Amino acid sequence: MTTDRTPDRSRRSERSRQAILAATRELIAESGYAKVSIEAIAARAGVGKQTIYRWWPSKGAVIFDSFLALSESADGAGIELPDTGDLAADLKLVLRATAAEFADPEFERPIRALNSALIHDPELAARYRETLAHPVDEAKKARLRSAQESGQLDPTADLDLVLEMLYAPLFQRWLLRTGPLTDEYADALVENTLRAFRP
Amino acid sequence: MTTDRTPDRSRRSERSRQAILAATRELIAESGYAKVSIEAIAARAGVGKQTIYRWWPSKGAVIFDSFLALSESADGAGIELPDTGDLAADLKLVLRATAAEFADPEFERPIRALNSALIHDPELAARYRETLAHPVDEAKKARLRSAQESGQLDPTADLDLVLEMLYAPLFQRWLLRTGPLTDEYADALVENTLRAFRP
Amino acid sequence: MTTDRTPDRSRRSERSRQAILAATRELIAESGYAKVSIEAIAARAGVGKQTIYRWWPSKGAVIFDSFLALSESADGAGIELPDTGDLAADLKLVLRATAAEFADPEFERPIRALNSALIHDPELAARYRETLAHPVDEAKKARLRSAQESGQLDPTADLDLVLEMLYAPLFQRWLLRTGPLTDEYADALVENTLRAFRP
Amino acid sequence: MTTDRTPDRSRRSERSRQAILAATRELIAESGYAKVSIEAIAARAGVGKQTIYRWWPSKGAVIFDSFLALSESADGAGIELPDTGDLAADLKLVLRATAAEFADPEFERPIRALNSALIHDPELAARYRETLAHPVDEAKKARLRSAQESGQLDPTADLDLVLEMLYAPLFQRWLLRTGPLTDEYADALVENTLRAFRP
DNA sequence: TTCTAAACGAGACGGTACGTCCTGTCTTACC
DNA sequence: GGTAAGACAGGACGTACCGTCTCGTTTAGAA
Repeated sequence: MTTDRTPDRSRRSERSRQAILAATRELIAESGYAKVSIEAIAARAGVGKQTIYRWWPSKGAVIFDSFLALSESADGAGIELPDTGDLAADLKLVLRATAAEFADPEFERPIRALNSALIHDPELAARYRETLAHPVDEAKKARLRSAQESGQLDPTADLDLVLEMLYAPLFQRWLLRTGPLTDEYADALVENTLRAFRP
Repeated sequence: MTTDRTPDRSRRSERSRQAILAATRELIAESGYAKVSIEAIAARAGVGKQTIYRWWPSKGAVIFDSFLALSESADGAGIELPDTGDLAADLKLVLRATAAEFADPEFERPIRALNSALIHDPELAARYRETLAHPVDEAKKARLRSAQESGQLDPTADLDLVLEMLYAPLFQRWLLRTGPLTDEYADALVENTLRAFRP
Repeated sequence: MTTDRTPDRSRRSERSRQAILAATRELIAESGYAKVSIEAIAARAGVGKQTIYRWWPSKGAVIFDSFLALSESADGAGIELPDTGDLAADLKLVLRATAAEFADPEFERPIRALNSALIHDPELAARYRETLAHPVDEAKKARLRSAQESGQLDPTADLDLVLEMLYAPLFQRWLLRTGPLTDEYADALVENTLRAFRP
Repeated sequence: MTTDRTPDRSRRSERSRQAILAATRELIAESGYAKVSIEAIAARAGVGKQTIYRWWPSKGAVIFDSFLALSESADGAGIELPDTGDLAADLKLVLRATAAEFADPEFERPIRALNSALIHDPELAARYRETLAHPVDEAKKARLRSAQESGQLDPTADLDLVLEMLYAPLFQRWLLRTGPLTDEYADALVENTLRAFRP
């Protein structure tokens, strides 16, 4: 019945695409995930609703892409963690920064919106892992490997597990608001995790 | 006209309350958080919508209470973790059980629904911490304290942090589907966390 | 099922009855027929809803009674039309007064509310005829009979018809707003009706 | 957000419009004005509620239009009263027909519904006067003018007043159910009105 | 350069659900 | 047993969005 035509990507209006992603970001910043509607995005972007439905399968996908677009500009393989030779110090720096970002009320709504989209949509979660999480995790793991080589970290350690023990407590605290995200907390996570994976 | 009236709790119909919570649980089991509507709950429970709006401020609150009601029956101060004397073994048992529960597709939808409600509503999150999480966490901390006394755990360790390093990675893996929740994974979490907090 | 019990009139609270009728009159004056609800009447009167449902079969009946209560005070058989001996002059006086009353914006809403109730409820219409209309009509017919005796009106005239030809055009103009209710209009109605029923 | 938007008439679905008006007519015939709900109209017409709210300002307006649609088909400037040369006979014919129509229980509910809408809504009443009443009244006045020319009616008579004295008593009797609408009654109205306006 | 097919903005459509209001019944506690 | 209060099941209200479906109007690639 529905001709199931796949839209011609070459004809896609970049102008509209950018307007939609920008409008989505603005709306999320103003009102959070739940109150963002396709209708509102279309109106704000000065775009027909069909243009959204044509290119995105769900509201979550639009939201996800509105984040992707942000990091695209900043991307490249250029993510790299500091490597002063002191693993603990370097990780504390990074974890403190992450904690600070989570605690920043301006990032609160967008990050919560992104996570909302991920929780309910396995497909988006997969894209998130591959596109956003993986590059960052690889950068982190590169730093950890460097630490393994310099004898600061157990060379047999499962680096994914190391990352999870470092970051998941932070993430959980933020998501469920079970405690403050202080520098001390970040430091404690680094210290205890490294103690677990001492050579 | 008579705005802001606080309903008279003594007149509340226990029959309707139970019907609403049961209907909510059923609907979540069938279709997940997003598709559960107040309308559907009221219809399934054979209840007027106003009866829901009278006693709950939001859909999330109904969902939360539908979980509370479940654990109320099973509760009492009776939560207690196994204590064989071997902390690692005991924790592995518990974490494996937790992992299995998360992996069980039947629990998937309800737990995801609960977490959805918590993420967006700080007030519910607070109630969750106090009413559902706290008693369980206390039981876990009791086991950890026992381990501190028997010299299996650093007596100066921050027990909240210990719990977070044990459980948060599991929680994050489940939420973002970043990896399988196997027995081996549970064991690895226990082993590495205990290594971090050795006396 | 419903015991269909007829309430014991002797126990009826006159205080509540008056409060209900007064509240009804006030609400009609403020917002017109459509927006008056049993709920609002009960709240304004400081009365339980059941007290209204116990004593009145419908909203229309309450409205009707709220008018009855007004005319009860002014009643008695004391209604009498002026009789100066000049039928035309006397009728013009009365019709001009009626027209003025209809044109008075303060009476607009109550009278419209009353007529609304009557149009939809034959039983109320019957009570209206007997209780409110009949006494007034009798007074008018008494004046007409006096005119028949004095040779100013056809002694065989159907007095109900005379009254209808006098008043119905006024009523219809008011109800459908088909024209202004002026003194000249009242006079014209009297003159033409009397011409039709000359001896 | 985009409040007060005026819908684009050119895009209006004639199909839906007809379905709505038909459903309205059916529901009125079944249950009368008071019990007709927008919800029921939409359901019966197989139409979204918004489609009704988009094009009509009130339930009364829908009801009114459902009548308009009926007479649109039958109209044209083609309304004309019989003119046999005998005014009294012609008017009796017409008034008897009107009385019969009012008395017909099948017309009872629709006409009452229409009048209900008119009584409460001055704007609808204005549309009624212009669109439904005026053409018919003009036809009646044409017949009266013909009678004036042939010397059967006072050439100075106010024809609007003549019509009111002819029809308003009938209308009032029907509305308030104050008496039977017989042929004799129709004849009496004609005879007495004509007596009032003899040349 | 013209043609043509797709994307576009706009927005009407059939629907679902919202949260509020009111109906008429029922229950509780007071008088 | 009448009453004030108000919870209850039910259902309509008018609004917000959903996702689909035309409309004309650009617009960009092929002819």
